[in-house]
Amino acid sequence: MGRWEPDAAGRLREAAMALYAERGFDGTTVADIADRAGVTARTFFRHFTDKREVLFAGSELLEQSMVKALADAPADAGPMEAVAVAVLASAEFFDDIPREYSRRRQDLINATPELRERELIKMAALTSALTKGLLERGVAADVAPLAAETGVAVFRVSFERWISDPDGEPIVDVIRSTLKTLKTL
Amino acid sequence: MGRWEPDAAGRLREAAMALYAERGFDGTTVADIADRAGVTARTFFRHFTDKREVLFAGSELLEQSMVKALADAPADAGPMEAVAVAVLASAEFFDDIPREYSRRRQDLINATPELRERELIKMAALTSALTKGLLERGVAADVAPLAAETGVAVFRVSFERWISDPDGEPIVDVIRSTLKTLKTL
DNA sequence: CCAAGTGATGTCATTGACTGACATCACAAT
DNA sequence: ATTGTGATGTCAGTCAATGACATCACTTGG
Repeated sequence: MGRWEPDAAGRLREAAMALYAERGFDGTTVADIADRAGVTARTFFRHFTDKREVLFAGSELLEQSMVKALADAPADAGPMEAVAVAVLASAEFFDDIPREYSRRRQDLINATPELRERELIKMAALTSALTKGLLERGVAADVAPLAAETGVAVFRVSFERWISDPDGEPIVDVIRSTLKTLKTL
Repeated sequence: MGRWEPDAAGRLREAAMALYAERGFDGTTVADIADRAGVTARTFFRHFTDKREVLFAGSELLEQSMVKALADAPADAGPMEAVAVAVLASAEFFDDIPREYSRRRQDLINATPELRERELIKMAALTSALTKGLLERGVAADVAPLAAETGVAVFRVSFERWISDPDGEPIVDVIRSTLKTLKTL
């Protein structure tokens, strides 16, 4: 066995979720989180840039997988088709994550302005990443931002619906359904 | 003359803008701002909840005026017509503010992630306020959020265009133009 | 098998945002 | 003249965040 228990970052994430849920975001100190994870506060900041980011770790991967799917979409697919591919690709990201965990995490975010700020900027980053990806596919400059914006909207709505019903369809199907609804508008 | 110079909040705002522009947001301490405004740091926090908010003071008024205009719009106006009225009402807000000031402020926000976060949540608040206003006008629950979202998009695009050209049209006209473009989509 | 890394962590000190409690004092109201 | 009241100052304290340096299990070249 190594000198330290492995996966300090994972332990910090779990500790943070638990404590934020118990005492609220403001009622929790970084030292509290670090203690529960069996490390020092200094180590917390080696794994996460700040107290908020611990709840958003992995969001880069989500973005990357969507951007990759966008790039890999058939060359003859239209902008919204390509975006649909990207959003659908996000689904596999949640395969490893219990829906209940996602729900509790989202409840926390919705209840905490500081965390909502962080989430909004993540979504903005996702939007501009998708926009960039669309432009690289040759999509017109006035269409790309709109399509990206729409894609992120589909993602958010689907995610919200997915976590709202513990026994509902898997997220892929929710996304498919949302995309279908979109077409009828 | 009173015991203190009047309008401490105003002086703090100006000092903050100047220092953020000179040294950047991170390179400026609240004590710096307070010093330049001739007060103590404690007083800064009596006027603004945090170091970011000093650049967003007045945003409540902007939101209020838009919500009010929305409520006062003709009863027979459709959702998007009412939203258009609200967005146009935002224009008078900028009559008192030099365009150049708005531009420098926006440059600062765009260059500072922490300030971008704050701006995003302000926009989100505006969107939900407009949504609420639309619902109170009897707009259908599935239409209201979309119309509100669109209205805020029009506002943002117009504002961006307005500050990008120092000698361009007044903001009312930019908004009108943006709304016209929107109809052609 | 040993010596020189290397990486993840701990320790310590410091800055700066933010808050609560309490004091002060020009001015207004009575 | 007395008594608020409101805006500010003062002071002490908590906590997020960062830099500098130490430690030590484990790896790697010789």
